[in-house]
Amino acid sequence: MDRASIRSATTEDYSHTLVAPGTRAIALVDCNAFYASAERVFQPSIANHPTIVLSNNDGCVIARSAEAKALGIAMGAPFFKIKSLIRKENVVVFSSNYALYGDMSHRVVATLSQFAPDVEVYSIDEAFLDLTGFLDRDLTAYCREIKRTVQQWTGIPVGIGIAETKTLAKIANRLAKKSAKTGGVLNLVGTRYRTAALERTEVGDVWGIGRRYAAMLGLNGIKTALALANADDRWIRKKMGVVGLRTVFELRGIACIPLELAPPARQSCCCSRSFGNAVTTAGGLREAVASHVATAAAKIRRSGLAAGSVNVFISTNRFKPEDPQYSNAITLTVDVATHNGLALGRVARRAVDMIYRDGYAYKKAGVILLDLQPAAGVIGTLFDDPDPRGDAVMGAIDTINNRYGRSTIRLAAEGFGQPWQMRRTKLSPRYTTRISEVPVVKAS
DNA sequence: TCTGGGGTCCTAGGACCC
DNA sequence: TCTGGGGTCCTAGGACCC
Repeated sequence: MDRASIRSATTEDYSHTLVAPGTRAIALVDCNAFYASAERVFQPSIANHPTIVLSNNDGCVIARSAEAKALGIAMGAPFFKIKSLIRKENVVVFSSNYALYGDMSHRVVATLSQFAPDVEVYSIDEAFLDLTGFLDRDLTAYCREIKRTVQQWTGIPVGIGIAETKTLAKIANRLAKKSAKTGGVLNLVGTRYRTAALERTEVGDVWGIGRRYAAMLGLNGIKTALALANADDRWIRKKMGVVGLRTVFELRGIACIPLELAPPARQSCCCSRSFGNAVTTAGGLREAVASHVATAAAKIRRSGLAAGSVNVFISTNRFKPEDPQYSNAITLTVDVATHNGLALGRVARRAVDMIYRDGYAYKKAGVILLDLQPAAGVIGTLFDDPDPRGDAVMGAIDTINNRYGRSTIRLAAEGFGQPWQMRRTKLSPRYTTRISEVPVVKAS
């Protein structure tokens, strides 16, 4: 698509005159550099300053403001490798603060819900809107209004792409952000610009096409989204399965991926961390795993779920190939599905002891709770001895931690020094989620 | 010194059954 | 020695997403 046609596609929108009956309109709203934007909402003085947010453990870059991108800071860049650039360019750095981002995300979704009856919250910074009911309007103008309102109400800048399918809406969204001419909103519904949009989209940038498929397709001469849309169905089916074929249909404007208005019940719940300092003892590993299983158990309690099995995994530092390497994992089943942190902790500890080997420097451990099921429907075994006190204890722990912050109260098994805890040296304050200070309790 | 975390779905192959 | 056909369930691994 040349620049002139993008301009005319967005500034003079005749699209609604071309729309065929039965057409759907899906908008993808995507927050720009979401984590960095969320931090800047509360520090207006850095509004135009290069800003980045780091992953857990302050490991690598996971969000970059436009100014930071312009400096050449790559997504996923290890922090220690760009430290000198950061200093030189005076880049503002934050440790990730998911409590803040989750809260800001809710505000954005609440705003979007004012504009469309059906909203799918796709991720923390993206939502699909069903705008089919608004096809008689100028969708571009409508989405500009959405964009303006989100910015005004939440302080978060967004880009919006509109098309007949989710996969096309993703492409429209990407082009909307890439081309300043669009002003952040691009509508492909019923327009003749779809072909041009597909042509200027690399196949690896299509939603559902990852690195491996992009390489395989490239070797077979399919380098653009347009080429993929025109590929042979049977060949795609053979090479990429039904998922790949769905993507191809979506590129042709045939919707195969419905909006999911109610989030599907989650099937697993994972908590894992790299250690701030390597762990070399079984005791240290047990503590870390106890802490992770407590976190994961609290999460499933919040969702009213119980776990039927527990997977524990441990590994050494794969970035130090000169060190002896070892990683292992094991899944143990629980007699009776539970969300009790003590019961799950016992199983997890058994798992750790089964896979732990002496003589390694461990860098990471994690827990995955599996076979999740509604806690209300759990059926005990014949020899089951349910202990109602366990539930009461867990309930009390949740109440305290919800009010005063996570890990205000925790199990002794999680340890006290916790030398393995992750680094978060650049954490921003709890702008939106602080309820009150933890009171000092005096012994009497 | 320092390289994230949390998910989903599909497929192939093996075990087992009739 | 010859040696069917169909089905289910489970798991590991591979692919993808943000």
